[in-house]
Amino acid sequence: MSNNDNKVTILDIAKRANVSPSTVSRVLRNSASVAPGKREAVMKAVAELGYRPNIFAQSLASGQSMTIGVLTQNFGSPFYDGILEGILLGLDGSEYWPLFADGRWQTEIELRGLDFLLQRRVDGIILVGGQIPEERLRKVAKEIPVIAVARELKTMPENCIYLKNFEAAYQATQYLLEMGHRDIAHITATVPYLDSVDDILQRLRGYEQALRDAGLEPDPRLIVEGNLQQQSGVLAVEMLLARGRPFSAIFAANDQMAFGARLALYRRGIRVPEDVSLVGFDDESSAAYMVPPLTTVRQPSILMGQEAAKAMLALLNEQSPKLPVFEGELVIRESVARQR
Amino acid sequence: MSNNDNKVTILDIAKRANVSPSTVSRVLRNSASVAPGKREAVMKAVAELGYRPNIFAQSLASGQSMTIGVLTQNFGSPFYDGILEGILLGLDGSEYWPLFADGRWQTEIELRGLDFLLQRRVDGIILVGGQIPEERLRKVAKEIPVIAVARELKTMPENCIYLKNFEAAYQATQYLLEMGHRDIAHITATVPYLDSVDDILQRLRGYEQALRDAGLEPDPRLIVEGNLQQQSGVLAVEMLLARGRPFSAIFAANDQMAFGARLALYRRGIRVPEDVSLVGFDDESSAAYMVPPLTTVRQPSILMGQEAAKAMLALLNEQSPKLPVFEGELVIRESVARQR
DNA sequence: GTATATTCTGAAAGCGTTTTCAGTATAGTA
DNA sequence: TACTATACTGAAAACGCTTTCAGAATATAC
Repeated sequence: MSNNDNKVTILDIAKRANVSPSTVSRVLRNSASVAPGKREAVMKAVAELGYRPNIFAQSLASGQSMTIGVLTQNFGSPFYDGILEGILLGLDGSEYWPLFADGRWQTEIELRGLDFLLQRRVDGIILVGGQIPEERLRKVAKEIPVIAVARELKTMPENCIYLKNFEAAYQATQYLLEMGHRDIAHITATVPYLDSVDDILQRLRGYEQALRDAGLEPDPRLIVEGNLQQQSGVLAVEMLLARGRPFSAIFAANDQMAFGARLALYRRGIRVPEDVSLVGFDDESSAAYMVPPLTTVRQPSILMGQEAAKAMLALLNEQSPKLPVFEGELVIRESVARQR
Repeated sequence: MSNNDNKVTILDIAKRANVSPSTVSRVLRNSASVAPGKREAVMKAVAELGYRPNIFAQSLASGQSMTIGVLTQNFGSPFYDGILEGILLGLDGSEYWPLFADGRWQTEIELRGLDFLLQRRVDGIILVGGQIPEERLRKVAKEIPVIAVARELKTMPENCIYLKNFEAAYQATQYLLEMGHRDIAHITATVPYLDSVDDILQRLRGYEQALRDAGLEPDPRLIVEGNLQQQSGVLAVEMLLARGRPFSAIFAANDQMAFGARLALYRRGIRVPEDVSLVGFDDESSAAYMVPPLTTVRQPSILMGQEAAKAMLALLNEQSPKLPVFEGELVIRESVARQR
């Protein structure tokens, strides 16, 4: 059945089926009609010989790699991994396969990854987060389709799948306000080698706006900066406490920092939510298992990945898909209490 | 500098450098000595024209894809993602690149993934967990190097990188024993479509043996089964509580289930570690941020991935690497208390 | 019945490399 | 000086497919 020393080529099939190689190729790719009899003969020969097309020859001849490049930022970070999972899911069943590269939030490494993908002649690129200059991306987009997930490209908005970060953060803050909180701290972030990732910045803006709309002026002493990792969440709380400015709630720009904050609070004997309420962002899978379960903004990462894959497939198919914009959904669990 | 419509071929370089295509290839691959002058001329032309070799042509002609297949089980699960990250790291700097496939713990999907990788003519395969029959794997191994991480292959042990699960679980249980616990529950797991993953089974065995060596007979009422996900950890605790058999400690076969268990305990008002002690397995990155921080067995996932990649590279280089066997390291944090 | 489409088909020309083969210089040896 | 290694080099043959081209066979229209 399956012949492992795959030396079976299209020529063998042709010979066996008594047709020309061209005909074999035609039935295999379905690129032109072939007489039913010959078609069958080819199929039979293919099955009998356990033929597998050589993908390099195919790619070389056709100019397509049947591969789409995915440039991510952090293997192992829950939110991004969710997107990757979604991409994998969305590509499943198509002829395309993803090729991953990890940029580790370092522009230089990212650029290298991009080059690598290009060199491997991917047919399209899906960007997951990241900070490659848009100018560079536009160049790439001239050659092959580009889709960005979880990143908003100013100059090519129609190719982006993202969440309305501003609105979602606004909503989260508003919820805290409604629960009677007035002194709400915010843990934002800067990532190394860049001032600030845009979506994180949008969350900060949303937070500030909600405050203002409630007649409160954002207090710089209540805003502290992490790096999206858990540890920075604990540091952030330490910092906040050290500043001495009282607060009754914390809104963290992502769940991981919220977890860190939660631990720091625990260490200080500050109860959540009785003493301090906590809200995160992402709703990564462990948020529901924090103690107490974390109230957070859900980003549908898997879905976003799937949509990105679907859009890419459409683009590759010469269609122009309409990309969805996602709204964050506030998932209310148990980490927020009413402030008396 | 970089010419994006990459129509520059080796012929263009040849023409420009006034040499034959063969010579260009020789300097590019360093496969034979070339007169210094010509070598330079070639390099210059390459730089000027922004030449990038066409990888398909290369692969077709050389028979190598410079790609190594990685068959994983669960994108998005912390431990496995750590391994992937390690593989990526370990391959960095080499000419090889990973091609990922996700088996989702379903043999059928796994097999398809394997076929896919083979069809893409990967030069080697790294298995991450999984349950593909060894017989099939041996066939593959006859053609190309195969390395398994986090899985112990009975018939080809010299190709495996794994942790001594039995010993590690024994050690964890022993620690609980030393802390005065006598009634120690264990959350084990079965994964769908298979009786039991071997390493999880080894952990169960280690737990049982430690008990026996301490003169305690394992009590089936204290052993409960999950599926490695968090939710199953909460169910496990519910089950345990429902059975009415008292216990003062829980050893979970992985961290995720430990997190679930921790939440269930919280819900019931049972304190950790004052009322019940908790030990996990894996030391995934969030373990240190559980409340209280989780005592657990560390599996050096990133390192394991790196070692796998290094071993693969060695194999590809005709060497026969000696694979390390990892010992689990008990990381003592704050989820275990002495039992009076 | 002829004229015109339409459907099939094989030959052959790529696709862009690597690698073998057969030299031609050049250096080293006696 | 003649002779043999050695260092370089280019022509040309793969590698295994896709696709164009043009012709043959068949169907459709008048």
